[in-house]
Amino acid sequence: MMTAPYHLTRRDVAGLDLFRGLPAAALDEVLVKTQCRVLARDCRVFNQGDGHIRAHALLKGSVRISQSGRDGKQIVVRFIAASEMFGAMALFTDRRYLADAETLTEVVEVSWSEPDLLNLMTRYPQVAINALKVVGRRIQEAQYRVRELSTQPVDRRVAHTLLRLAKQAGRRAHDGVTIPFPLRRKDIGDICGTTLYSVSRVLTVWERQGFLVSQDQQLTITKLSAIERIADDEHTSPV
Amino acid sequence: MMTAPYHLTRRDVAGLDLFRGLPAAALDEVLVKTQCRVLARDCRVFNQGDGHIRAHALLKGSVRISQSGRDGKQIVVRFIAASEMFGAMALFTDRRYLADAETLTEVVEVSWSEPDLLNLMTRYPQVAINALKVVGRRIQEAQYRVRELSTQPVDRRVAHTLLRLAKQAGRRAHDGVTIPFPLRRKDIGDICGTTLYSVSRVLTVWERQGFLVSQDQQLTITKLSAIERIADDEHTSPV
DNA sequence: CGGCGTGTTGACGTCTTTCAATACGCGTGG
DNA sequence: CCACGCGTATTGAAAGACGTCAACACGCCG
Repeated sequence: MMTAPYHLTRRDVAGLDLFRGLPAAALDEVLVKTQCRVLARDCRVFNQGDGHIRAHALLKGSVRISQSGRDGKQIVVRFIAASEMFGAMALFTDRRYLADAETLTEVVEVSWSEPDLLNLMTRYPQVAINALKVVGRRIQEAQYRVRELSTQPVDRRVAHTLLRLAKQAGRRAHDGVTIPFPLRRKDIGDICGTTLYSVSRVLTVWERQGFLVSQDQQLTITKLSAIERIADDEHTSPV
Repeated sequence: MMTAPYHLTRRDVAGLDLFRGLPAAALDEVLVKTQCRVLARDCRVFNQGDGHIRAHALLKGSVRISQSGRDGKQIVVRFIAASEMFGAMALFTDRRYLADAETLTEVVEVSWSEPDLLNLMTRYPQVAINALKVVGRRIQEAQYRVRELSTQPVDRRVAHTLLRLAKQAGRRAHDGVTIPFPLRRKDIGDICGTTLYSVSRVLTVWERQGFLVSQDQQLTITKLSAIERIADDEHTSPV
């Protein structure tokens, strides 16, 4: 909601996937077109259906992307960590792509308008190719989720979800890998297509078995191998 | 399996989304790099894990893209109709993207190697931007499927599936819209994450109600509005 | 202190899958 | 020409996974 007490440097944009491999001159050009904002926790970055179509990236903090239907049912499309892109899908599809983006922490966020971005892509095709790589990775993930939802029971889906989050943004802690997002049971459920109740039950079991620790919406996986085993299902329980 | 008794013209590639908006000279260049094949029904276009990484497009016929895990469970990623791209995801992700492509009819298929495509994208950024649009649309569809699988019961998923197929490739017939792919119950189930049994039950009901006709793996929707109503759920049944 | 958001847990209901039996069309080979 | 097998579709009965609902616990903040 406020504008930036944050000084952008060339390094900030150079670190983003979208601008990988660009000459310094191009980066400076990018910098000029960059809008930067600092947002508090629990802010909307953009809303379903506001005309606000820009490509975003996160320099600091985390964001939750979600969609919800009129029936109230909601899914989480993705959690965004620092240095990731988001909100760009609407650019490349008909602008009917709808999603909400909400900050989970304090956030430093940069963005570019559609014309500026197209302009950059035209003059530096590498930007477009980079974008293809990003989008390609996302589509791959979406496809994995589709397969999971189609074929796997709840506990395996939850396991996969935790592993993905850990891989995406996990941090080594003394006792395992910590997922740095503030995660509610409902978030996890909305990611992997189940209810907060089922998630709670599953996590309680795993916590009792010492596979993970859950505290203050912070999840730490203490026995990665166990979770992986469940995800990959060597899982015919040993009765 | 055989090479082409098919003469490619500039119009063939000009009609593809990927090359929209290119100058004639560029199209000729594309043409030179194009490999063209004619394949019989029930052929593999490419397989999970063969190094065969090319971007494909269909000039004639239809193809089923599927993925299967070791547990035998399979999902259908997508049906491809004439003039659509496919198999390009592997290019833009790590090449670990695995999928099978199998012809459902006789097929005329064209393809390009990764280096050729990158080269074209670099010199004609419009190609990369077009690719982004295609991939963007796909990701949007994948996301819709995720939401459906997460929140909707089987009958609504089947309804959505039929509507999508109809929209993608449907043809007006005297008695409604025909879906031109040879569709088995199992295919439909693999698309929308259910079993062939559930699909069968749902379709039987709808056929009895006169919403559609199913014959020889050809589906014709005779009452689109009814299917749409189910998909959108005004569906609290009128007891 | 009382409300609010979150998490846990049990009981219950139901939607789907699973399994099995049966039917039908089609091509091949006897 | 008919029989047989194979792939596909239908249908019923039974089991099971998961969602729903309700009650309750906990920490936090005004």
